[in-house]
Amino acid sequence: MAIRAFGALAQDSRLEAFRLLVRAGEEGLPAGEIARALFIPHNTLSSHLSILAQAGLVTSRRDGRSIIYRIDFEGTRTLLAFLIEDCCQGRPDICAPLLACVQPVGCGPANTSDKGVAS
Amino acid sequence: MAIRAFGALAQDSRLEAFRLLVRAGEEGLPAGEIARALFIPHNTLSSHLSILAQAGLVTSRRDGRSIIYRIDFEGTRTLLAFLIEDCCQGRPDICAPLLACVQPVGCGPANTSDKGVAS
DNA sequence: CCAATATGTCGATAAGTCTCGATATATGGA
DNA sequence: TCCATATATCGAGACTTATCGACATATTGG
Repeated sequence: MAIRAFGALAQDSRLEAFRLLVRAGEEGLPAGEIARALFIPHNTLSSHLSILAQAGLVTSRRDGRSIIYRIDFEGTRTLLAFLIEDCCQGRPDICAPLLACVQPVGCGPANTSDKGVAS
Repeated sequence: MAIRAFGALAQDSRLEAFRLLVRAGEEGLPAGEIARALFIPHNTLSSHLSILAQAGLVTSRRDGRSIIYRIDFEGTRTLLAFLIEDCCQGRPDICAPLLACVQPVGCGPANTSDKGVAS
């Protein structure tokens, strides 16, 4: 559900963990490494990660003693699609500028000229 | 800030109000009408709307006795851009399918064939 | 099997959010 | 000015979330 996903991202540590995992890509990262990177006690992070997982934004698999967390691109894409469909509902003209801004560069750090955007 | 926006959308009544305002478009809707549509007491809705406003997702203007709320497309687009840039960071291949899914139809309810997606 | 490592679960406290009645403010009309 | 309408703000109770210590579970190597 979208609400759960929004709620999962509406918290500093979780948003940071999510971004870290996005950058980590397909390989993912072990929980401990994320905890160290974000200076969060392992048990606190553990509950944050399970919230992200329940929201369908990350997945986990065990690898030896570690548990590797990885972005769930499918779920993330679902959330984006929900936002985009909601946002564009019936009015392509409005959403177009956004897509135009992202598309040309091929989804990368994009056209940084007109961005005061991310922070 | 993105966290505030995610938090604003992470609540049932607020997400519904937001979607309603998206559909209402440029004209917007008076607070009272939203309250009636969602069966929410006006004071409860009022605080929800101010949370959406603080998150930069809606704006308000007075019109006679009513206060008209309207989607802040700029802010909404900013949120989307944040998600897309985070999601695609360095890997266009991954985000492309999403955009492909939305673009062809021109941002509408899209290509419903391959979606078991939103829920 | 035991110890070490890596995570997860439980439980309590602190902090924050949701909801709604009561009250306050702003506008328009008589 | 007085009343009705439309919203906003305040404040309290109920509920939810965040954090972290203590303990539990799973894996590897000796």
